[in-house]
Amino acid sequence: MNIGDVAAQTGLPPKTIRYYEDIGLVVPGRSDNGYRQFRDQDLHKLAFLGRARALGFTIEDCRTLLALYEDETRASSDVKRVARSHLAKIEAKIADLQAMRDTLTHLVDCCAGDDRPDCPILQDLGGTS
Amino acid sequence: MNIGDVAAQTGLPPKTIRYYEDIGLVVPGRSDNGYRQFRDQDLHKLAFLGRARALGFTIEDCRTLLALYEDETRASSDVKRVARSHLAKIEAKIADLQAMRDTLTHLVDCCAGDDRPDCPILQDLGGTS
DNA sequence: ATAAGGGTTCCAGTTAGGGGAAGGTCAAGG
DNA sequence: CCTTGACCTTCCCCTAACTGGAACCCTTAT
Repeated sequence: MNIGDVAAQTGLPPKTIRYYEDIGLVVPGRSDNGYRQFRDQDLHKLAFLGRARALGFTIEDCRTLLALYEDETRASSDVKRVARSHLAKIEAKIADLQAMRDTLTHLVDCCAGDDRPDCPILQDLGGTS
Repeated sequence: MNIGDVAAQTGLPPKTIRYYEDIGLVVPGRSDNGYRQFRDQDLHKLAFLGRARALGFTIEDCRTLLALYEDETRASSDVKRVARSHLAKIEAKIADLQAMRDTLTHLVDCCAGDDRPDCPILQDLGGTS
């Protein structure tokens, strides 16, 4: 299977797939003409990576998860630890963004948004508190 | 005022301040010895930038906001448009993260987290649906 | 004289790929 | 048989917003 078909089946762009090979996440074979040849196993890995990335795991987390996935003797606690750590980061990020959103919402609501120069948003950023 | 003092007063690292000069956000003077010399005006700008960045505005947004801040003839609608656009992006990001969080929370809750290999997290990522 | 603690420039690295150039390969059509 | 178009390859540069570090200069205190 060539990279284009794999891209179509996994939803990952060819560039991404090549990048994943570059950093050692997948190791497809090669045909005589130099084209990458993906087997079902590779496809499966790439789909795994696509889902893990969609959940926001970093590439390094993905590498760890993939290794655990392929290790029949893994402990689920190891997987859970990675997931929980990632979850904590996501929750922290959500909290940060919500704080920004709250402040911004307030400022935007206070701004007249007309053609006059007076603007509470700029006043806030300028430190006129 | 030297860069170290400015860093202390604004809370921005010296590296960041140099970077902001590099990209033209501030233009401090120079002493005879080559050291940057910051005036109150520069300090004020940097504080402005610090607050805008803390609200998640991109550097380019900051550039726009700073220009509006210094333009006495601005229309507050221009400021509001920038802020609202940024707010929309933040809200989209929050929604994305919340979706990830919900999925992850569910998966983590389903995972025993013991020394056995069975793991619903990996099952999900592996596409065993 | 020297050592510490500023400052300066420049270069490289970070994340996770994207864009695009230059060139090889394959299948179909004239 | 040749060409055309769609694929594939590698390679290099670009992104955001800095951060780390090296090599070197300036000032002040001991």
